[in-house]
Amino acid sequence: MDQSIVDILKSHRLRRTPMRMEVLSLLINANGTAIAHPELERMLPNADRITLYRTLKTFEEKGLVHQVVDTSNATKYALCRDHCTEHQHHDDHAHFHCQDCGKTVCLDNITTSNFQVPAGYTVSQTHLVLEGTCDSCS
Amino acid sequence: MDQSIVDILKSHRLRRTPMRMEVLSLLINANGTAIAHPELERMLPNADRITLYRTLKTFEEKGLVHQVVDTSNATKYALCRDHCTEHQHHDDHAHFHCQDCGKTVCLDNITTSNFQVPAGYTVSQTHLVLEGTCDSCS
DNA sequence: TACGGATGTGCAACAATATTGCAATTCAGA
DNA sequence: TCTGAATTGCAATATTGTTGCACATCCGTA
Repeated sequence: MDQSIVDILKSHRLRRTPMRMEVLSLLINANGTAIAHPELERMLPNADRITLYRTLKTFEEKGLVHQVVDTSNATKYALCRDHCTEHQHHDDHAHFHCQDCGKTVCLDNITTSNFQVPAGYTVSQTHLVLEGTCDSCS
Repeated sequence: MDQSIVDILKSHRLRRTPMRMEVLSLLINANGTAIAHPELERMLPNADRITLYRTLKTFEEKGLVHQVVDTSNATKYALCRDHCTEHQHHDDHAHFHCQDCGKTVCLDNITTSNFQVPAGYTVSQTHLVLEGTCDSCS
């Protein structure tokens, strides 16, 4: 399993460092749940906060993770499933944000279709967030 | 026009204070564009920042405005068009966030339909954000 | 395997954003 | 006009995010 992490980093042309391996491992094990920045800090008590910021930024730029937006005003990150590259993200699945427990999960079966935007507008990315109550809170 | 502002506050059972009138007026004149918190601060140089936080929070709770999420990590607010109440928001229109100029506008003609969520999940609110380039930036 | 340049890390300092408590003020109904 | 309740403004503090720089680490190359 460590091997897969190394492979992921390698395929995205990223240097393997302990920090990156740990963060990536956490995101993989999160299994479709988006993790907020402060949460990652708590999970990695010995890690430097600033380095974590930069690690996540790098991951995002290289198409490894994507930011998930919700109304909790905490930046959340989730692993990209789709074929995201350095140049373009293709995360077109929806996310569900539970208002009770605050968790955000990926809903891979709900994808965003093409929307008819006004003339002159171009869409490069879409975010679809459903808010409500999740199964363990209802 | 001031009258309409008074009416809106009255119908939502909110006391009319100078701060609320000003903020509401700005949001009405924004005409479908979501305004970020720091932007509002700049527009109201004499206003107390903390009061602004509480004003917006109150407005949101009473169904007057809704938060708009995007990747700019600045909380944005827009006037509710639909029939939002104290108890439930019904803003099911999409928002467009321009990556160049940073503006966020409401796309009233794009509405979110009903999505098939996993068993046990209930959806009370949806957020659909399209990101890309707007007409004045392209 | 050792070298060296590019890349990443950790610290310090700082900026921006958000929350809480409390006393003083303002609002709106009686 | 009076009064209780809601709202405001200030202080203090917490949380989140950024930048610069010296030092450490990584990894392709020799």
